[in-house]
Amino acid sequence: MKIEEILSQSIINALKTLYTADFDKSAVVFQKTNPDFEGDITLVVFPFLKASKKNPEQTAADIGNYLKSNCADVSNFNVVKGFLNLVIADSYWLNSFIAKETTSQEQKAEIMVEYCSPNTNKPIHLGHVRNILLGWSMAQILEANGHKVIKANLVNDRGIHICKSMLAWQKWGKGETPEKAGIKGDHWVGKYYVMFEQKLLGERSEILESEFAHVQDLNAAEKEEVFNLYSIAKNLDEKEEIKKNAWEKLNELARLHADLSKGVQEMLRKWEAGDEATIALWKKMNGWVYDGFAETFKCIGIRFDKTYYESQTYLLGKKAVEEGLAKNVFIKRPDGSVIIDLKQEKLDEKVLLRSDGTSVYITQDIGTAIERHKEFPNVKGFIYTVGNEQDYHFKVLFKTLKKLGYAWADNCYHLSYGMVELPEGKMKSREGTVVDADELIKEMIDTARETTQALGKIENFTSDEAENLYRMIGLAALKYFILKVDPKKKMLFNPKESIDFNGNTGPFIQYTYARIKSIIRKAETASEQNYSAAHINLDAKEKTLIKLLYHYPALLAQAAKEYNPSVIAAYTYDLATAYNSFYHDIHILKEENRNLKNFRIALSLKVAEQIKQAMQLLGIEVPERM
RNA sequence: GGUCCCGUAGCUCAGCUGGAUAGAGCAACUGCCUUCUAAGCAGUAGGUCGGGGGUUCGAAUCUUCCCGGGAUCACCA
Repeated sequence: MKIEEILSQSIINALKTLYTADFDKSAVVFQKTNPDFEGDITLVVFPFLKASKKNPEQTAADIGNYLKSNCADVSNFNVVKGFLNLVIADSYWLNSFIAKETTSQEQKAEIMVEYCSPNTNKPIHLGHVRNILLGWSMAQILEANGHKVIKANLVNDRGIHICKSMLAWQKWGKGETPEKAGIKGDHWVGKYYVMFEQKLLGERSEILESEFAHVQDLNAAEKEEVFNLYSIAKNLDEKEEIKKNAWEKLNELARLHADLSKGVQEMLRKWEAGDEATIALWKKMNGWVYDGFAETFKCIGIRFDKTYYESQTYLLGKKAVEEGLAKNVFIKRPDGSVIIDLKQEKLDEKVLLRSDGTSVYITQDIGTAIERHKEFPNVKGFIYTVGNEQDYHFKVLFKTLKKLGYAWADNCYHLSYGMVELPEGKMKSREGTVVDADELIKEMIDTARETTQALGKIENFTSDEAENLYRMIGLAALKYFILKVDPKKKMLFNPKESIDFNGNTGPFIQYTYARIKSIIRKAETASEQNYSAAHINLDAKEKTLIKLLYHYPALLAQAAKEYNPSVIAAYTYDLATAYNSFYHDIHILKEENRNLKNFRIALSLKVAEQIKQAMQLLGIEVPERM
């Protein structure tokens, strides 16, 4: 039984016996004992003063004395102000360490975790990396808590963005392929996307400079507007702000009337009409991108059970909107558009269907959620790993689903995470400040290689083993760095300084694991597995480790409940730190008492297993040697 | 302007269902490798927890206002 349960029952009895007062279990709350004092768990007695009618010190002493004589697991206590610090008997901790984990976990609800969700016009970047790591880790954490998890990816494979790459390749690609160019497919398609934007920028400048002289398709009203805007924009007496505004409008007009813009719109129209050549080109380009993505995913060490494509889902949801109309959940406006009114919920009105009957983004999301639920009837919850700039969108989505009568809407969760910022500010693709995932990972691995070689600890590794180690370490550094931060907070990533291999880092934890495994290898004989707990007096550092192991299930549950992998990261760091301190101060293999030696080996092994398991929840591998 | 999130050491972050003197890592400074891997351990220094009020025996934590930063408020995705 958990020590908290044992104690709270005893304390309720104590309060009854001592003060004839009845307290509910919920009134008895424990906290960690301040490390400056002796004790394993602490009771705050302030809530009981009214019942005891004594001062805090006396009340705490009363309860402490009662527990010491009536509760076998309490071996001692001390009182500091209103805090009753309880010392729990070594026998309890040893038993908790030896006892087999109760793996009789009931099967919990099935959950779908959607994460990654890339566009097919550019490679994976640092922002996606945070998303991917969070989504993957949450899936692992939920599985460890007894849920069945379906990992899903929703690829945005259609729309104006991919048409830009397609058009650019058609115009300037000269039949080049990723193979011929020797470039990874996703980077290669991204190259054409950037090319398109640059050419468009050039065309816009040309139009602006020539004052729309070569633009053929302006009607009379537009011509007049352009003329008027130029007279404002070039009027020296006009206010700066108004001039700026005029330039912006001209810019927008120039963009709309650029041949490239019209070309890309035409291509999108053809795609939607199912034009064969366009579809073939689209498939070819996306195929290259998927090859590139697959390589990146494999390198990061993640995968999906199910991949959805927006080209197959973007028309979904219209039926649900009609159903909503029939149920009077939605409102049809005179112009034909359909909205939902969420003013009661402190949200606003939201358009669900345009006046021309076409769908908007949220229509699709409503449709896919319902489709997925039909496809996986056992799935009771959906987790959407999406950046916090879409907080509002998901509030509206979940409310809408709820209003449509879907009970599972309550189990939908937006795993919202903050942006990854660079020292110079936000990443902007237009300014070329985006940190590319493939490059970043390569740099991490290179740094791991340099550091490891400088330390010179792997002389007997084969080159394959060494490369695998560099990969493990580099990825651990990156993954841990990102996952140790609370998801909802924005985080700063400094490519030059952020990645360290010392202190609170992935490699530090890996190192702790490797050191333990080194000891285990040296101790590897059958006789060194057995010990008798009866004759062991725990050292403080041993007790710290056992207590940390004891607390793991609670933290695992907390990480799932809060959708927060950083809880696991912090725990793993605490465990590694505690082990290193133990390792430094206490002999293991050199201990002459056989019983004690074997116990310490067993304890070390258990810590190693725990580290490995916790790191696995973060998607981080641990090496046997490093 | 409305809504939401954030503001803790020089830097990056913990701590937030109220609880003891606010913790780590990095950077700086000190020690510790003839001893189980020094990617380690131990220590020094560094804080008006953005600011003011309120609730409370007790506030970094709850509440309110103010200041500062960000996101969002499309018949875009």
